[in-house]
Order: sequence, then structure tokens, then C-alpha cells
Amino acid sequence: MSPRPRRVTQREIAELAGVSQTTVSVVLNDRDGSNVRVPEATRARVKAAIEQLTYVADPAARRLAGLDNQIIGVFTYEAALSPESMDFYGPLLNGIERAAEQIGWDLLFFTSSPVENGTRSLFHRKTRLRLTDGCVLLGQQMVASELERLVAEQFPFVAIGRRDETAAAVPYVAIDYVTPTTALIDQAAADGHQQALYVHRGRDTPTARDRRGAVEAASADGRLAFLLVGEERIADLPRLTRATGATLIIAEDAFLAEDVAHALSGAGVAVPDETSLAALGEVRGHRVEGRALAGFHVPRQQLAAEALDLLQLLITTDPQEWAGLDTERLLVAEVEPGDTIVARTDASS
Amino acid sequence: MSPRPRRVTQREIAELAGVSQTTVSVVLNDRDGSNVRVPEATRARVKAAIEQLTYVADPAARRLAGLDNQIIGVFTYEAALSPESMDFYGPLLNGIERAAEQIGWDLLFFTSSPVENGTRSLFHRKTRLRLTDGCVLLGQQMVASELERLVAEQFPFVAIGRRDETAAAVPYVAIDYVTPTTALIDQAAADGHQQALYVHRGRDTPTARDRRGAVEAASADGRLAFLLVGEERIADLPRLTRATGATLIIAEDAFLAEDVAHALSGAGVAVPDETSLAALGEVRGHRVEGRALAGFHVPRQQLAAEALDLLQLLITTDPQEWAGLDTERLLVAEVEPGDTIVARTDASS
DNA sequence: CGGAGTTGAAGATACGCATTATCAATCCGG
DNA sequence: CCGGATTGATAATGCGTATCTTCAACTCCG
Repeated sequence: MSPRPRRVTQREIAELAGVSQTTVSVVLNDRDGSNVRVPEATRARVKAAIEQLTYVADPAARRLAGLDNQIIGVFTYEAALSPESMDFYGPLLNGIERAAEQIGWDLLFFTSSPVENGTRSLFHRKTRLRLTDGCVLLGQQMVASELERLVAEQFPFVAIGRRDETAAAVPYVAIDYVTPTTALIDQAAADGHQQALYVHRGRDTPTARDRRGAVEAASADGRLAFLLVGEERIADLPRLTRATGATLIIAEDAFLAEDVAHALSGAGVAVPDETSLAALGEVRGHRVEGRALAGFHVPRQQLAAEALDLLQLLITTDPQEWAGLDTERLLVAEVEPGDTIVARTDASS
Repeated sequence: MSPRPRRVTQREIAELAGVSQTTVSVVLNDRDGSNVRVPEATRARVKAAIEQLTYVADPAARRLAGLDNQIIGVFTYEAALSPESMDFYGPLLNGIERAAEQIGWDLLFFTSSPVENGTRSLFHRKTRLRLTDGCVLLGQQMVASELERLVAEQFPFVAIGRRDETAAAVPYVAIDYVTPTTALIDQAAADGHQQALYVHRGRDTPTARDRRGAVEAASADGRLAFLLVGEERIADLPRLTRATGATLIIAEDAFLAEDVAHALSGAGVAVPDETSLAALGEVRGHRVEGRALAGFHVPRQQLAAEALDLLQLLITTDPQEWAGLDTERLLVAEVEPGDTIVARTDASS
């Protein structure tokens, strides 16, 4: 490490203007009260010196003196900027950038976090977390212990895309999948569907459980009967469809729906005329047999904006008062009817 | 701003372990020399206390004490994470993230920088630039005055994608377009082409000038005659092609090439059988009439890796020695032959 | 014209860490 | 057993900024 070049300090400005460092600080921060007073003449002199030396405040010193930094951390449990993760992270990061831009915040990406058994970990001896005023956490799989530690340390943070399930109250912003899933199912039932299949990935994430729960609830209530099928049995779908008499297949996400469509058409099953298809996730840009896939529109940019809004609230609120805040926000995904659910007017009931 | 919660300090560890703060610092940094010595017994006691209190160093204090931060800044003159800019910035950011991950650096995005007449500006009174050990600059249009100030302040930075033209020696990593452009043109000439059109966007960026320069050189040398056409005259291309007898059209980039292809086929000109087509930019994912567009592969990820490598070199080298360093690196874009340049065996010469 | 109040500004200090200088205790050789 | 070298560790200091406290000089009023 080469010696970092020295920069202009308040002391130098003070010398040039013939005042004390204190006065320079006061002028810089436009402070003026009964305690400290600087007449316009002196103020102007100091300002001139500041301009002349092109002063820029040292953020580290400001931070150490207890001020905020206008920096928020962005932590992702996997690489965020790789092409593969762009599908998921892209809209979120875009939303974060826009919101940060508006509020005047810089973004610190914790790319240095050491990778331990597959995921990054936020805490390590030299984590730059404390350089930030608050932090946003992204990722499908978060580590509970780290969330709890953040809560315990009263560090302002917001988890994006996660519905909490630990004991500690984790502030989060997430998508409500239950409401649109129920709506989509009820509409399908109203369209005459009576038996369906739910193809899932068998993952145990909060959102996966939400969707699955809504599906099972519909099945239990008798609104629409479901058979749950793991993704490894996609090849078996044509047979299962005929065996159960299902007229609708709902997949956990759009990519899975495309795989399903491929398997079906490969076996001579017409989609959607013979078997309707829908996905319980973002369907923008996904088409099946030239038709717009039925599913949801997930407001990811809005999600990010909401997260930064909540984060700002936490940062500006004394931790003592956090208990009274509403720190769990849900955004309802919008149902996209698409063209891949056809009504069953044949009424085989 | 709510009061930031206090964290564990070296002093507290010192009290718990019954030593001085100095000793804690020494143990933490594994320092041991003739000046300072800590026997293994004490060292172990301190380490235990550190573990017990889950100490994490305060980055601001470390910085203020003159150490490096393991943070590098990423500055883009426009929004970097928007869908529109992903084409250009995506591979670069991905490369930066990967390189940073390897070296153990965090990334600070200067999203807060105020927008002045269209572009962000790096310097302002509260810029967090000095929090970083060095900085990477991205963007097509950089502001010369800011580059010069960075040079003057001896701040370690690397401009990506820009070939320098200011007086000051700006460290940069960029793509060499001249070599592959010349290669592509010479190959086309060898394939029998004698007259061509060059469709450009009329921009005055360094890379645009590079490409144009290579085209004009070929024309001047008589290797391949070119007519230069601005993008606003795309609709006129069919006529121009016939009027000049051109058998090849080269566009400045792949998107422009697609527009050209559209205009030609709309006018009944067969591409590439009647008129060959190529682009002087990245062609991955671009197809014309079902064929792979001829053009370049631009090693953007490698560009980013190279940039961080150079940046690391600058950071670890004393500014006094910078003059002796090779701070201008060029990566040659690779020619992608594609299928849209057909040989003219009719030999109309 | 003398004390209370006001104005203008500097001094001292804290923030958390690294480093330099310093010092007491112990060891060793003669 | 005495003086220099070594060992083990601490006090002091600086980094740049903000803030709290202090203080001198001046103003005003009776």
C-alpha cells in the first residue's frame, strides 16, 4: 500500500482564512445559533478559502464523528451482477439504484464477503457494514443467524423478497403470492376447471411455501382439486394429466411452465386447448405456443423502492421506537390472465 | 438521524482481557517485532476476549488512521443498472464484480452524484470518493475536467473503454477496434468486394473515431472503397447501394446493422446474397436473416478484469513511480466472420 | 461608569484505531 | 551483584471532523 496522498483539510482552510478549524466547520455546515455565531463577513472569507482550495470533506472523519454517511449497503448471498442472476436481481437492482439516486445515497456492494459453503456471509472481522447507514439484503436463501445478529445489534436493514419466520422481528418487503394465487385459481374454477396439477420445484423457501399453501388450501376447500407434482416428474405429466382428468396445469414459475409445455406438446397434448397452463410467477416475456402465458406480474422495481423507503424510515427513527413501526410490507403481485387458460364449457360435471 | 448504536471497541476488549487498547490492536493485526511484543499467553487471552465480544473493526476509524479500505469506487456517467444500459454495462459490471470478489474488495457505486445537464459529476462537496482506495470510471462520454482533477490529485483510477486524448496521462483500459476493423475489411477485399458503404451514427467518441479512421484509411489506400453514410440516411441505402455498386455494407454497431438489414430487405435487396453486411461491434446474439452477423466479439469481462488489475497496480505503487508504469492497455476485439459476408467470385473487375 | 447581557470566535474533546516513544521488570554475562 | 541488553506492555499521539465549553471584547442601560 502506497501512502495515500494528503488532501485539503479544514485546518488548511482555517489558516488561509485566518480563523480556527471550528469556524470552518461551522461555516461548512451552515450552523448558526446562540452558541456559535459567525458574521457574514467572516463567513464569506471562509467560503472564499473553501472554494479556492476545492475542499472536499473526508467521509471517514465525518463518520467517526458520529454523522451519517449517505451510504447504504447492498448485500446479496450470491453474485448479483452475473448474467444468470440478472433475471432475478436486475429489476431489483434497477429499482434500488433509482431510489438511491433520488435520496442521494451511494451504494456499497459487499462483494468482498468471503464465500463459505456456497453463500457469502455478511459478518467478518473486516466487514465494511458499519460504513453504511443501513443495509438491504437480497437473496432467496438468507442465513437466519445473520438476520438475528442484525436485529440484535439494532442495525437498520431491510430484507427484500423474504417473509420472515425467525423469532426476531426482521423488517422486510416481499411479494404477496397468496392473494393472486387464490384469485387465479378461483378464476380457473369459475372457468369450469375442476381438476388440476401443481408442478413445483420442491424448494423450501418462504415464497414457495406461500404458493403451495394457497394451492393446497384451494384443494382442501374443494374449490379446485390439485395433485402436487415435483419437477423431476415432468416427463410423466402427459400420463398424469390423463389419469387424473386434469384440465389445467399450474407451474411454480414461468420457466417451469415452459418445460411443462414442452413435455406436453412433445407427447401430443395440445396446449392450451386440451390442457390449460399457468405460472405462479413473473410471466413477462414468456410465451407458450405463441400465446401469452397466464401468471403474475411481479412489481420488482416497486419492491425495491418500497424497501429503500422502509430503510430510510428505520434509519431516521430511534431504535427504541422501532417496535411501534410497521416493518413488514407486502406488495400484491398482479394477475396476468394471459391466453393459456381456456374455459371448459363442456361441463363434464 | 437517529443516534447510531454503539458497537464493541478495542477498549472494551482491552478491559475484558485486562490489557491496554494498544495490545488489542497489536494482537488483531498480528503485529510482532522488536518494538512491540506480545507473548502467546497474553495473545490467547486477548483473542478469547475478541471472540467473546464478537468484535468487528470500525472501517471509518481504520481509514482515518491511514489504512486502506478494500473498497473501490465504481463511477458511471449514467445509470448503470437500468435495463437499457445493461447491454453495455452488464458484462463490464459482471467482470468487475468477479475481479473484486477475488481480490476481496467491496464496490462503492456513486449513485448519489448529482446530475448536471445530463451526466453525473464525480466531485461534489460530500463525495464519498475518498472512502475508496481507487476508482473505476465507466461511460462513453467522460468529463475531461474530472479526469484531469483525478490525475492532479494523484488519485488511483482507471477509465474503462476510453482512449485518452487529454493532455494528462489518464490510465485506461480499452478495446482496440482498429486492428479487427482493418482485418475485417482486408478479408472482405480478399473476398472480392471493391465498393462498400459505412453506416455510422455520427458520434464523436474515441472509439467511433477509431473505427471511422480505419475505414477511411482502407478507402484511401485503395484496399476497399467506402462511402460514408450517416444513420439518418438509412432509408436511402437501397438507392445508394445501387448507385455506387456497393456489394458490402458495414455498420458501426450490430443494432445499426439490423436496421440496415431491415431497410434493405424492405426494398427487396437480398441480404447477404446481393449485399453483404457486417458490424464493427459486438455481434453476440444478433442475427440477420437467420444468419450470424459478421462483426466482432468484444471481451468486455476481460476488459473489466484488466482494469481492476491495473487499478490494483496503481494503488500499491507510490504515485511518484507512476510515470514508469504502463498505464494504457488495449485489448484487441476478435473478428467474428459470421455468415453475412459472401465472397464475390463474379470478379467484375 | 460599572455590571449584565450579547457577540464572535477559539480551545478542548470525542470518535476508534494504529503507531511511536517510553518505561518497568527481567535476564545475562563477567 | 552490577550494568547493559532484552522482554512485555503501556501512555501518548495523530488522523479530520463536529460539538461542547469557555472566554474576551464589546454593547447597552441605569
